[in-house]
Amino acid sequence: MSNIKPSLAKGTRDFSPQEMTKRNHIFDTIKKVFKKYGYAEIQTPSMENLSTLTGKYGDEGDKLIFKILNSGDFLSKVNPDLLAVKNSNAVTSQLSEKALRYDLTVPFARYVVMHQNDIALPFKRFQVQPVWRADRPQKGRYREFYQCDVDVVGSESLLNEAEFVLIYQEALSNLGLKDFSIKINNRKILSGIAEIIGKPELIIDMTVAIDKLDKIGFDGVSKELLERGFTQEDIDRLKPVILLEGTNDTKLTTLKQVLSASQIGLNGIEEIELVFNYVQTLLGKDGEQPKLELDITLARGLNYYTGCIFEVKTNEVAMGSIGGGGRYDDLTGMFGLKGLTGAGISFGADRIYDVLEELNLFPESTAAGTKVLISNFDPAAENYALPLLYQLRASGISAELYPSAAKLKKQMGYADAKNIPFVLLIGSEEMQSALLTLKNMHSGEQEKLSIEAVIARLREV
RNA sequence: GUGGUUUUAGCUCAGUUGGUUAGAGCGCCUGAUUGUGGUUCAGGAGGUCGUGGGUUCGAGCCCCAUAUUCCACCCCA
Repeated sequence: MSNIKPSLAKGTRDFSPQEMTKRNHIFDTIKKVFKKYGYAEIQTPSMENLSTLTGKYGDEGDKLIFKILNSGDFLSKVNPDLLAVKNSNAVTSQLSEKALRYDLTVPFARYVVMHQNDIALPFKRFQVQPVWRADRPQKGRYREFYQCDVDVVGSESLLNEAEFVLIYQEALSNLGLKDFSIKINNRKILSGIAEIIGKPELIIDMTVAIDKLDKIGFDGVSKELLERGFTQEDIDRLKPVILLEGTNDTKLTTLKQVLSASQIGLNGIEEIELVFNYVQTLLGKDGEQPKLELDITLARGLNYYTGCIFEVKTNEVAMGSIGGGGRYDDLTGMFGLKGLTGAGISFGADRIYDVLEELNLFPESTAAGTKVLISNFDPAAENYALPLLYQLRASGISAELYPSAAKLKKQMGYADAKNIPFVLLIGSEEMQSALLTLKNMHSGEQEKLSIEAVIARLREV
């Protein structure tokens, strides 16, 4: 066995016990909200057939899919002519049949199509699993990270969108976040804008450019729009829309005027208004008001959104979006099941972790480890302790016996390092009297108790 | 895919113009204390300086390549 220096694959991380406690706190909090809104959990395999994933995320996305090399003599299946000209793209499909999942939405679409006869529509599912992207790692960006998705298929109602707003609000504030914005936009409004300036075919270029407004400013956006085929005249017409300010109501009023000639644009405005109304009615007067902002520059990369688009950003820490989603008509069309609409949102658990860590928002006592350690003096004491260990555990007390007769100093040190609050000392004296020494590691106090009294005492705390 | 940056003890990091034996803090181990941790004191172990080449009498330091960290762009959670 050669001695290889251990290292992690780029962009991946280990999660130690303390980190897992915190991560599970996030997952549990989010899942609890999902369940409360009537969503049921599913899981799909880590790997999908490559053909299931390719072509769903655009050219950029396809490059970021982790492909799995075929097993066995994989080169024998490859067309030698393609190999000779070193055309990587052309040989990929012959070298790789499987790939790691890139997101949870496309596998879900596949799932819906394959199980269409078993599921009742509308189908509400949530899914919390890792996804993999062959991106360059940087702040808040990993190659393996968890998404927490909720999606509903088969329901056109905008009530779903409104509930997503409430889910974001509830889950994130349960996690301790105080100042975050839920941004909402509608693809139809963007289409309407592109239609008004007479360049509907450039909608993607338009949205990609104006999406960067808060990053590069209006001048930067103008420059990019010019590069992407818009004229100065177009930009002048776009300017009031891009720089739209004020409350949601003012923005909507302005947009209605600007888009009065675009049926699709007005349609999008109407959808946004319906969502706002649903949210207000759902919350009533007592509900915690979400910071819901209509943001016309919100585009999001994925090409398949067709209606409302969501993105969540925290205002307390510099971090990319911690969640996003939207509606996609014809979610399952790519797998041959037409006319099924879907809508969903996602939480970026790893980014949320980084945010909570930076803001120190993880609860203090999330660690629920061993409550009592039984010391181990010698084989006789160990033998005496074993039934007691069973008794403690049978009473629901998390307990462990130090597995060897090491020096007591070492055993106490172990309890200390592991933050175990009590140590039960059992030596010859204790065995004779059947009164055990229970030491409180925090106060340092010790008392002699029967096993029954020990159990009663430990149950109290 | 593009540009920059990082890598030295288990961890966080010093390391002068290229010059003898590479340091500190924390952690770890041993003892003071054979049945008592977290505090204190005394002592100790631990480094192919990311890896592979090169320049030089001599490289942790200079050059090339490569991996890796972090950051920005593209894109995205």
